[in-house]
Amino acid sequence: MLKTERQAYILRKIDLHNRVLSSDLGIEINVSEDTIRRDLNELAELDKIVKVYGGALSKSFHSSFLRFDVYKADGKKIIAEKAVSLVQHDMFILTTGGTTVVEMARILPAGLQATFFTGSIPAAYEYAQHPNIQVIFMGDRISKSSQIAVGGEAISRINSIKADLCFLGINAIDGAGVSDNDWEVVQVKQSMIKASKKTVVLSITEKINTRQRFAVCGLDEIDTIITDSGPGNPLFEGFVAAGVKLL
Amino acid sequence: MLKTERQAYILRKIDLHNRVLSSDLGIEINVSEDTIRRDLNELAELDKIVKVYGGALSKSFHSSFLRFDVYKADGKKIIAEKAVSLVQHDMFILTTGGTTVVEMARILPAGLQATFFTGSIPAAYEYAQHPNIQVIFMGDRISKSSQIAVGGEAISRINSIKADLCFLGINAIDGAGVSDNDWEVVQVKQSMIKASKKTVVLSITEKINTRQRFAVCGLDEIDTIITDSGPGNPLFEGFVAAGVKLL
DNA sequence: AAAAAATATGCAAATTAGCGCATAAAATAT
DNA sequence: ATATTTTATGCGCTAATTTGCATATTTTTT
Repeated sequence: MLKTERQAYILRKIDLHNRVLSSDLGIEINVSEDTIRRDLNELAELDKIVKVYGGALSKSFHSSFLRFDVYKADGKKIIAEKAVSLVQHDMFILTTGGTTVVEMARILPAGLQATFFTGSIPAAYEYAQHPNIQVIFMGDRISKSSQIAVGGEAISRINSIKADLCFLGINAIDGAGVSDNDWEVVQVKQSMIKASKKTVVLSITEKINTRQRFAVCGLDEIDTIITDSGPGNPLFEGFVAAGVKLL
Repeated sequence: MLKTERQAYILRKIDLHNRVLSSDLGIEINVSEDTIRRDLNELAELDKIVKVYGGALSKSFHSSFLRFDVYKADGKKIIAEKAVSLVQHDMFILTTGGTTVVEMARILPAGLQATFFTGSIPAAYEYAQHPNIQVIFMGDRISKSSQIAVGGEAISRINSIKADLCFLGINAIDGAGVSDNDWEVVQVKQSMIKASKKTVVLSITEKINTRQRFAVCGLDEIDTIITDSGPGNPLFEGFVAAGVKLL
């Protein structure tokens, strides 16, 4: 087996499994682990994989691991500030949960008078800290993974209101729209979108052009996307073309 | 499992649950707790999580109301433990908010399987931390003073269920019964009492034989009072005479 | 104050990595 | 075709990393 072949084999395996062990590969291809290690180092040098102790990982896997919370928090603050600028007096606002939304809830101006509807426990808590904000919690069963109320009751509560704005914290968005990996949460988000005149997506740049298992809504249902990078970023071309505003 | 993978797993779990215990992770991933502790320390060093005694917390939630660090309220802990002893498997339990109830929520046994109904944001959050507990939040407008849902919707939701037990955190109790100073909260509590087969009052000793503006219920509607002093305390004579159990 | 739980530390065993070198294989030059 | 240079591979060795365990220490709970 030629060196190039071998490396191609390794790459394919990493693509498939997201990871390889040097020891496995040695036996599998029937070369010494030294050779494997040299291969992995070369591939890592070319930025195709990430070498770790004992083997290697796919780049996507590792980048999700490497996200800098500090940086991320900064990004979320930027987003939160932009989002706050859309909030006006006496609005009715629906929001999901998620750290970005919570961040926004924290920095709402003290004087602001508005009504916030949410099913998220952390978000509700933050809203309740503001003296002039009325908080309506749309309850039901609490999903442990996302700390928000899910289920039929929650959804019918959402359906019974009409909000001016919906702030949607998301997991993934691309040209096809918003997607998520939790079916119960998807249903709640869909109801929220339908119950609001305008939908504003809050997303850190990392999530742009990623996709997850379940579709939440198409780009046509989104009015604005707020990210931590400027609207000029070429990453957003597809969204602008679809008529979505950027902030 | 590679070290990097393990740490990624830990990060994901913290993202999802906001906190992890070293002991859980050790069993889950099947490595020693030493290794987990070393991982947590490394991740904390990189500023990705917050290390605390016993495990770690998500950075984003650490700063808000959710912390399980030292919370010195000896009396309330005693009450909480007595209360927990009344909880049995597969019960339906209604609870108010209040620090005593939250304290109880924190120390519920890990294996306990039960359903908790509440309208309190801090209590709901604590319940949601337990893997086998189902949490139903009975939502409506959030009262800022008490962090619980109040109003017609909340009350009609409460009326629609039938619980085995109601844990009632209170403000004042004397020979005439339980009283409170917030009319909206009173209404919620009254509904909760009616919706439960048994009502258990949680109260620190200081509140015994005090009264506030609005009556919540008479002693005849209370089955048990749990305090931080022993049942022999002469303070409780009137309650015993009225047929209330003491713990 | 005592008991229990969690942590830190030092140490040993196992695994993985890196280096130099000999040899084999391939490419290039003569 | 042969010699020479370059590249690739495996082996022996040492170094570094990781992990679990025992023990002492600290923190928390009772």
